[in-house]
Amino acid sequence: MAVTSSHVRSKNHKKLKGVNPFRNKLKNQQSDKKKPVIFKDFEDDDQDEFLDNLVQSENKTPTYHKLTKQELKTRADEILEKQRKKLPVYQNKDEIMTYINKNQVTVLIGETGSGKSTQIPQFLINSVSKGKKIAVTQPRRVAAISLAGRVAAEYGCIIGDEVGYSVRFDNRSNDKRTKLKYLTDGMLLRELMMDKKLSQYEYLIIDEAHERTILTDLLLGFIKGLLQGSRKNDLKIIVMSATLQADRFSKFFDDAPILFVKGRTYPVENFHLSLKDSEEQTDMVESMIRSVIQVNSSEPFGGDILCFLPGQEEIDKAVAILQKISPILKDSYIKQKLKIPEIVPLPLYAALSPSKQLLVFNKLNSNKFQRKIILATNIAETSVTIPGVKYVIDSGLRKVKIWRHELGLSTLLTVPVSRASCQQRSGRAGRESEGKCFRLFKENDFVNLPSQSESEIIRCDISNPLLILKKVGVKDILNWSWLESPGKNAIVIGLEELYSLGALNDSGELTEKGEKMALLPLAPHLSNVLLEAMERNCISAVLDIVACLSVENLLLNPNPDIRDIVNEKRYQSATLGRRHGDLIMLKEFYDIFNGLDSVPEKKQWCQEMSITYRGFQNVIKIRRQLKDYLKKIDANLEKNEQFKNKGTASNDDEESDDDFIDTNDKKIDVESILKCFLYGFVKNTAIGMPDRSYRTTTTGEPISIHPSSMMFSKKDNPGIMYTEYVFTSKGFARNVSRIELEWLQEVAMGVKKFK
DNA sequence: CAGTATAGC
Repeated sequence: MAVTSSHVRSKNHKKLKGVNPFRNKLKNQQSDKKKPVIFKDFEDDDQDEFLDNLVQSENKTPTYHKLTKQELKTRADEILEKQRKKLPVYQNKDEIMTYINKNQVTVLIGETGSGKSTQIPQFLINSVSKGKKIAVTQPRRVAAISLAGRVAAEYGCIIGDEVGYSVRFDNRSNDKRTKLKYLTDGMLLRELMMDKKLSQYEYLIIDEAHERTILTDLLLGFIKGLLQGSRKNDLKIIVMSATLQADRFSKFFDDAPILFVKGRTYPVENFHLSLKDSEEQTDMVESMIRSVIQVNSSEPFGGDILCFLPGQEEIDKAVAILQKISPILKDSYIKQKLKIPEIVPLPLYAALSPSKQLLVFNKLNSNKFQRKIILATNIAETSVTIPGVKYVIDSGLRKVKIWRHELGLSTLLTVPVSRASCQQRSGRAGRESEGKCFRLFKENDFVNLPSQSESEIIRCDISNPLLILKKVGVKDILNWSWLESPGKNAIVIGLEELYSLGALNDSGELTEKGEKMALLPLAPHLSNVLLEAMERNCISAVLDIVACLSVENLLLNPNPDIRDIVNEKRYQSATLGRRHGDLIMLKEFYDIFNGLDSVPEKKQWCQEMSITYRGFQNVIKIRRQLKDYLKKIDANLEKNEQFKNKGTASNDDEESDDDFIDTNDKKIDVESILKCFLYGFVKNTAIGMPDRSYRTTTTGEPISIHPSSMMFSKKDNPGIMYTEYVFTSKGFARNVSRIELEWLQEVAMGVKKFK
């Protein structure tokens, strides 16, 4: 029986060699094989849309917009017969539905390929009351969008009709007609801030709950409250999770039943280092390269190799070496008359330019005797699915950023992954046919790994989550229904932080300012900066910079061979930035980008500066959204000095940003801007010492300016302010600006001080 | 004079 209720099967680790206890084989899958996608022009950033469609390609969305109602229906019937009915979840529909109908909360373990995310919501769609909806949450935007597309096709409607989605910047749902809405968990949380009862929903399906993102954890905590209170009788919950976390969810919801549905993937054989291998420490990159060569030469042609390494540095190093030895190997194979494919190494990590990321999806020329070697971070573990992978080599390592509450800094550590991660990684080899996973550690080490990774909530800065709790009206945060509490210490420090930013009053209640901060889609510090800027006549420039800060990897790390040229170009372009620091540099770059007339010019400039064009498009989207929020927050905004003479802007024009330009748009008021930032980052300051080093104002610890900063070579700053403090080989200030000591005094007087 | 996983509003 595919469905097992009320318990999670225990796993026998002794079986691991040669047998994968987590997968079951299913035949006749050839029809589901993905078609190869070939890209002709990899330099075009506009192809990012294609990338979005490719990630999570299991749910690839065809477009049915032009089809008539009848055609939609016909198509849906066809999918039902040919595909849906074969899914394990569909085959166990009645049994699953019995459990869901009987229980307020059901935990469902659905393995990859079981069809849980697409089918379960459809089983429920016809039993939803008039005017009510089903919400299905996802941790990632692309997943929400592609699932909605797939399900709309299966249901036989246009996206945004009965089936829709809602993610940041993109809402395709209809308040009245949409019955089934896929959304990011962050989006549902935002809806929760507006309507504490989530009254429009009758079913909440929390998908990928085992990933334990902060936002999913918060949602589950709020849901528990709802089930015990106002929504006791008219709300049902389905938590979808991987095996290892299912027990936790079941216990959290008063021993809710656990259903287990098998997946449809191929078996993967796991190999570990032999026990006889020497204990001596070898270089990870070196052993990865050895393994790649070995696997490539010993395994039959056909099927690519996916390698997991902890970070960009290791990946770049490995790619460089593999590229160097690839032609040498090829020659030697030919000379020895060995039939071994040539290796084509490809890097994959988030900070890689979008065009280079796309290369991993490119199908190699079938006439050439080659094998792709993809060297990836854990971006390939959940976010990106690469077709054609048959072999996985796992270093067993990853990088984790850990927030130190008491120090207000984050540390970046390379740590062993969890058993859950190992299984997820090896599963990547069995998506299209049976595969093999080679682990660069011993079986004994595997057994001793933690069963799952530390959840986000206990290793991240929780000031924003705490602000959300306050906004939703949680009084006793320490004893709130935490799925996992971040701990008293973290909570107290986080609340102190909110208090010092003026979000909470002396009694710990949310202030008017705190209300506004909770509404802004930013970290509380940055919200505070924006609110301060509203009163200082420099909101436009500060908004530009804050929007830039909200985009990850806007400025790429240029490759070593062009690094000096790019750095010099950046330095030359930021005439104010090289004196005042990185924040002002961002403002200058923003202005330059916007000042260029045509898209080709903008792209050209981005290329030269090693900036992502797409990143800047996001900056502009975010800026527009922040501006809209600010308008909502401050009803008097239109009367504000900066908006006089402009009146109400006509909203039909996409470029209606004009109403937000301050009077001094040509001249950058450096002092005002940096003082605004000080209001959010007073604690992130350091004072210049006579020996030209810096010491933090809070603890007196030595701190160095990170080499990636414009301020790195500038030694005459009386003080510095930074938006990030990280500890790697030593304490580094990242994103650094020069400040005068008088500013520090002035702002510190204006900021409520704790202690 | 160093070198940063991933995701979300």
